[in-house]
Amino acid sequence: MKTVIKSFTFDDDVKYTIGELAKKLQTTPRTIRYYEEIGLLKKADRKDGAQRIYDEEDYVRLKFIKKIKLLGLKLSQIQELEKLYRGHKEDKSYIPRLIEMFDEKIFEINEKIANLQSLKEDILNYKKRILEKLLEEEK
Amino acid sequence: MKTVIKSFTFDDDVKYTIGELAKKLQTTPRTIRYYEEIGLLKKADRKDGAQRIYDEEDYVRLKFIKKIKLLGLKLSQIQELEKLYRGHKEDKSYIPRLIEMFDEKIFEINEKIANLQSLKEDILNYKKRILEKLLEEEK
DNA sequence: ATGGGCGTTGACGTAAACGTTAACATGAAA
DNA sequence: TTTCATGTTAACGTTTACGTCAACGCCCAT
Repeated sequence: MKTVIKSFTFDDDVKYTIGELAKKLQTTPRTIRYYEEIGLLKKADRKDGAQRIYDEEDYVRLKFIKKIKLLGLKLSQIQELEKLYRGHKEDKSYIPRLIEMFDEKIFEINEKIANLQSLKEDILNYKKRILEKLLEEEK
Repeated sequence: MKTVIKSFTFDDDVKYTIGELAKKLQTTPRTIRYYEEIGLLKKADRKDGAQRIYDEEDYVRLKFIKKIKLLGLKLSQIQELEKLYRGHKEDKSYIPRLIEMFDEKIFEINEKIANLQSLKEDILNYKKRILEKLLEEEK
C-alpha cells in the first residue's frame, strides 16, 4: 500500500527495527535513541509498546540529519533546521521568517564552500612548491 | 628589517603578546596556550623567560589552523596537515608519502564540498515547495 | 531449557576543546 | 604606592555526542 503525503510518496510497508535502521545508515542504535532523547527525532512508534519501529520517513529524516552533521553543525543547530524542515504546518505567518532563515543557511553554506576551496588552493600551492623543489634538485 | 625565507617575506619587527595575538585572530589566550600544550603550535619564545612573544609567522600559522578548523576538522587532523605544512625539512624520502597525503586531503575536501552542495539543493527545493504552496493558496 | 541475538531502560564513562578559577608576578598608570 | 591590566602555571569544570555496561525481556534454534 502506498500513501501520498504532500506530493511525496512513502512506502508504508517498509518497517525497520532500530538495529536495521542503524545499519542502513552507518550508525548505531545508541545514536538513534539519543536523538530521540534530545528531541531531534520524534518518539518512535512501538511494537507491542516495546520495540521501536521505524518507517521510510524516519529513514529520510535521519539521512538528512547525517548529511548536515557531516558539515560540522552541532545537533542543536540541526534542531533549528529541523524545526524549519518540519514545523511550518501550524502557523502561516511564520513562513516569511522561515524563508529568511533558509537564505541565511544558504549563505553560511556558500561561505563554507568558499572556505574549503580556499583551503584547497593552499594545499595545492604547497604541493606545487614541493614538486618544484624536487625538480630543481634533480636537474 | 625584513628577512626572506623560502620566497616568503616576514616582518621580524612585529611582535605580539598572547593577548594581542588572540584578539587579532578572534580567539582567546587559553586557546593559544592549549594549542602549544598539545603541540599544535611550537613552544613560543619568551620575553625574559616569562611572557610568550609571537611574530608574524606565528600569526600566519594560527590563521591557517583557524581556517581548517572552520571546516570541522579535529585538531588532531590539523596536526597531520600541520606536519605536512611544516615538517618536510628534514627527510626527503618522506616527500612522496607527503604528496599522497595532500591528495587524500584534497579528496576529503572535495567530498565535503559535494555534500554542502547537495544540502544546498535540499534546502532550496524545500524553499521552492513552500513558495509554491503559498502561491497555490493565494489564487 | 538453554544459549544466542536482538530489544529495553538507566546510569556511568569518555574524548575533545577549551572555560574558569586560584594564586601569583610584573609593568604601567593614577 | 596602590591599583589595574596583563601575563604565568596548575588544576578543576563544562559541553557535546555518544560508548559501554548492567540487568532485564522476548523470540527461536538447538
